[in-house]
Amino acid sequence: MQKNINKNWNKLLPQFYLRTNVVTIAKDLLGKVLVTQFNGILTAGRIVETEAYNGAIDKASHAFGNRRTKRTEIMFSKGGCAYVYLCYGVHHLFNVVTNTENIPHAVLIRAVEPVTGIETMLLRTNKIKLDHSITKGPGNVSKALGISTKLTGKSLLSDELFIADDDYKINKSNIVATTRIGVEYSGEDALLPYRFIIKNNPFVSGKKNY
DNA sequence: CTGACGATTCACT
DNA sequence: GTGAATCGTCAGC
Repeated sequence: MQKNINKNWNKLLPQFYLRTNVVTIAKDLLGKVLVTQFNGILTAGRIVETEAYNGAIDKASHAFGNRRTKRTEIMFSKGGCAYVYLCYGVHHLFNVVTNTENIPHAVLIRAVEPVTGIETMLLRTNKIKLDHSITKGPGNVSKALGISTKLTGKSLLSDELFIADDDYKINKSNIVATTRIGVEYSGEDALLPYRFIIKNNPFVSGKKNY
């Protein structure tokens, strides 16, 4: 029936991404829907786990100290595009670039809950049946939604890749802030409460689910 | 040009 | 709990 293909998505607009507080944006992204549509094949998941990377002053960020390289260059562009990079030679990690030009803020999407296109997600992840692991963890999110490093720099206002608000409301008491995962190398910045999760959601990665 | 390594995941002990 | 997979990126020579 493909009833969702032509759905009128309410895409998040530039003013959402251009805001200056990346931590607030990371929190606001919880409950929004990450959508990909390639060759008419649509998949979407509700964001349930994010991490903020606070640019130049955040030791955990690739752009710490305003480090500009070919890879990080995209983080210095205007908010509202994708930063996708390859981790461990295996996993494509999807980030949302925020803030204005020359300020390299980004939000890592660590987990979503499948909304649309579950059959496609199963095919992409070589799974037989649906379970919580399909979109748990940043590498799995990209795999299920078909996101790869080819999409780095892509506008989130495009029709192939975007984030939408479908009026789903989250009770603030169900949002929990924790420390980020896998950034132990960043000293005291590893202790910052820059990871946001939806309490008790089974798709959230890591052991602690609160 | 070379070598070390990572915002991870999964199979296996 | 431990270790392998696997390759683009980046610093250093």
